Amino acid sequence: MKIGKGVEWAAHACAVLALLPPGAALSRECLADYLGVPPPYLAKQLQALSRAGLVLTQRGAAGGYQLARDAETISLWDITAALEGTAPRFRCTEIRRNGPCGASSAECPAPCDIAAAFQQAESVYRETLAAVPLTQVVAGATAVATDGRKQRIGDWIQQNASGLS
Amino acid sequence: MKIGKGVEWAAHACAVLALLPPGAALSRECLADYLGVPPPYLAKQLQALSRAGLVLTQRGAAGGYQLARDAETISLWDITAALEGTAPRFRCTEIRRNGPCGASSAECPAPCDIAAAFQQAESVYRETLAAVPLTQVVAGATAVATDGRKQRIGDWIQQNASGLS
DNA sequence: TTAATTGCGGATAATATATATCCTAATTAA
DNA sequence: TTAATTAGGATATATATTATCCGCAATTAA
Repeated sequence: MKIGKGVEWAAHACAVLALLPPGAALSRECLADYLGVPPPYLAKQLQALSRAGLVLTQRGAAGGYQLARDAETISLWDITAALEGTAPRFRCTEIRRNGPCGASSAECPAPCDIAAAFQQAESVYRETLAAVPLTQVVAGATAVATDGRKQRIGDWIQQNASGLS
Repeated sequence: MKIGKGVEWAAHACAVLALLPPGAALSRECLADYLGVPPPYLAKQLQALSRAGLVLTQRGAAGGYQLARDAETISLWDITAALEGTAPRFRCTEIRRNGPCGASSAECPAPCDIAAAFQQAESVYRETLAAVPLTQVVAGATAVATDGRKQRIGDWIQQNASGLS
């Protein structure tokens, strides 16, 4: 019933990657350090993002992760779907077919109203998250950051990112 | 990440209770039989509905369950909340405060955009379910039932419900 | 070529949650 | 009282989540 915390981690990780200059990359060690989370488990989330095509990976020395496409085109739903999958969270087991007064196949041409309502609810949930691009997350975080912290973040990126020109 | 199947069971159980004449009740054995689910586990869901004030229980001989209020005023969200609770499914652990570039308290007067987006998504999810009263579920199920099945359901209720006049 | 770095995938384990059942106590109609 | 019936706790099992480690493949620099 709960959402894995990997979703939160991955969202913040993507927000950091969105700060990188084009072509630059961050290793998982650096990302884990920046976010303050255990590296091995974060690696799992990053692999999922990679499989979903949201980030590009570069192996070997000076390798790391970078966004696969423009931050404007990556939504929180993309990240959630990559980590949690797209299977419906409500599972209809067709209870109406059970028991002494169960419905026949002919009486069940469409999902019952209960299943339909949950499908609809999940649909609006999905659309709400899909309407939030990474750029919005980055802009919101930047808006509340002090000038000093912005400076520190820029310095940290200069020091830890690879592929900088 | 998934929703317990108890929600589906409870929703269908409430839909059955909504068919009862005023004052009539059904035992959990009868309900479990009607729905085709294991009685002991269904009992847990019914207890949760009772604690939430959605159903009334009558112990002792000829006891059972009945809706606590008009079916028009019980929504699928009421039932979901009774079974799964109202705690947010997305848990914000304030990752922005972590690491070498973590935000200070002063920079975090409000939830970050990630947490806010998930809160908003859960809100629209909740509202979608809250907009579906039991009466709509019952009407939808009745609409697809054949006349013969409606007859069988009425007969079954006559035979199994207690407190009939 | 060799060595160092780094992500990938599989295996593993600890913990938490969901699923399912049973038993005893409390309650109530007959 | 007696039989029926729910409440609540204890318990067992299955599944999911959280977390870590290790060997392999890929890449780069010396």
